[in-house]
This record gives sequence, structure tokens and C-alpha cells, in this order.
Amino acid sequence: MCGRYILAQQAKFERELRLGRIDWSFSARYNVAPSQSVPAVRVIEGVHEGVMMRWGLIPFFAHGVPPRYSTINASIERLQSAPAWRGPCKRGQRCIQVAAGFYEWHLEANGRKQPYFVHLTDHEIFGFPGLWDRSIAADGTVIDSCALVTVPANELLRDIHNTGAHPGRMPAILAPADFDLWLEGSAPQARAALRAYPARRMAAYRVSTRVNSPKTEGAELIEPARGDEPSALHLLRPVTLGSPPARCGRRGAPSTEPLVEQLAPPVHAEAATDGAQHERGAETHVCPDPPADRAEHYRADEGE
DNA sequence: CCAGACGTTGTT
DNA sequence: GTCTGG
DNA sequence: CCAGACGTTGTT
DNA sequence: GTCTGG
Repeated sequence: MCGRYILAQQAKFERELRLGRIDWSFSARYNVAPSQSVPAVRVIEGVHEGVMMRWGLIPFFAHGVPPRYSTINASIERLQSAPAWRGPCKRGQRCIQVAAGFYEWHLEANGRKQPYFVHLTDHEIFGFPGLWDRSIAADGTVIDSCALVTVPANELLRDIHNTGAHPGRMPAILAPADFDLWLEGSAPQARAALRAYPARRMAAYRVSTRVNSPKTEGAELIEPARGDEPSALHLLRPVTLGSPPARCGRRGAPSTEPLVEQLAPPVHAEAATDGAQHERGAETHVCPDPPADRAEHYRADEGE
């Protein structure tokens, strides 16, 4: 899963995003932690806007009070059933938390928590598909917050989280070209976008435990750990672009997760805030599905 | 996610 | 707000 | 019916 | 052990 990540410079994201409204402000970061304000893209009335939102979703029914339980990750299996995710899902409140890489921890035999930096080898930046919600505190303060979606881990992340029994988790990841699929696609298209990124287009390496503390910051956090040796985790060497497909060789049963119900199409901001408290009026506008050809364009790339 | 705190009374 | 547990 | 929860991951 | 803060 994902509880810490990094950001590239704001301009780098804006060059790839074609935003209609820029309401965010941030610099390159190397240790973004939950509860912090993070940059995200959402579509309001057809306008792609870059905004800052609290990472750790505060449901509208929580009235601005952060829950005691964790709401930084939304498991794909629970999007439709969990109260915290269900509302945003129904209202189509999808967003993308932009990122340039993230960290995962490997618990070693001696109890040490060894962090790994994970990134894509084919894209400098990417996005975590997420959900957002708006919560209003007793004093009227409006808080927009978000959570990123997690899926069963691919080979790379499964090895970092070397737990035996269960599959292990990782954040769903979108290449820039697929951002709009999640933000504006039909329910099935958005659903299809939630997949583990192919392991062969990702790489991971050990970094200093300095990143363990959420108070540290700086580019040195993503430098390879000093004195690194080929570890027992032989699979954790960087994977290079164009490496052999490594297709087949599927070990174990393919994880047959129960199919998640469909997501609602995105709706307007008014519907998002009003719809929660009131009956849907006839004027409530639901975005029409985009042309279906996009669905074909989105080729399945499973099997990692 | 990890790190760090985890409590009270009553005030220099 | 909505669902589960008692 | 009302009260209480509302979440995730990994368990070296 | 468990919760809060970043």
C-alpha cells in the first residue's frame, strides 16, 4: 500500500496535465506524509483543476473532524461498501494525487524497517487514482480531503512486502496518458483504470532509514542506501526499460478478487455537496459517458 | 507509512 | 448519512 | 428499536 | 499496546 511518497516540481506536472484551473501550490517534496496537504487533480464542471487537499479523507458526515481510523488508503474491494468510500464513489468524486515515486517498507528479520524507493521506469511522473470528499466543520470551515486506491500488489511490491499469507497491497497507479480515464471515464472505464502498474515498468531500491521519520525532507532521501549489497531480495534490483516481457511464468493462482461494483460517473460540485444532504432534484446533472472507443484504447496489461 | 507519546495539578 | 450489532 | 461505527496493512 | 501527529 502507500503511506509516503514524493512530488516533483509543480511545473513538471503542469506541463503534462493541461489544467483549466490552477489552484495548487507546492514544491518538490521527498517525504509526503498522511494528514498533509497534497496536490491533486479533479474535474469540476468539466474543468480540470489542480488543488491542494488533505491526504486522509474526512467523510462529509464527520463534519470536519478527522476520523480516528485510517482513511489514507481505499481498498478497491471496499469502494462500494465502506461508508467512507461509498459516498464519494456514488457522487463520482474521483481525483488524482500526483506523484513522482513512493516508499514501501520491508520488515527484516531483525525487526528493522528498511525503506525502498519505488518509481516508474517509463514515466517521471504519474498519479494515484483517488477519491475526495468535502467535510464542513461546526465553525463552517470547509475541508476537502482525499484517499488513494489500493489494489493487490504486483510482483515487485509483493517481494518488498514479503508477508507470507496474503497477497500484499500496492497503490493503484495511472500513467499520465490515463489520467482522464479515471477522472472523466464512464464507471466501467474508471473501474478498469484501477490496476496494479506492470512490475516490469517499475523499479525499487533501498534508501536510508532517514525517510522513516516523516519530519525529514530533501532530495537525498531517494539516493540509494549507502553500502548497499545485492540483498537476499534478488528481485529488487532495478528493472530497466525494454527488459524482456517476462510474461508467463505465473506462479500461484491468479488472484481472483471479487469484481468490484461499478463506480458512479463523475458529477458536478453542487451535486457533490448538496446531493449528500438532499434529494436529487431533476436538475442534478450527471456527466454523460464519453465515447466508448476510449475503452478499446485501454488495453489490458495484466499479468504482473 | 513511521515516530513518538502515553498524565496530572496548578503555576516562574 | 447509512449500516451493523445488540 | 437505538447506539455506535464508519479503515488499512501485516502479524519478525 | 494503542493512539496521535506529521
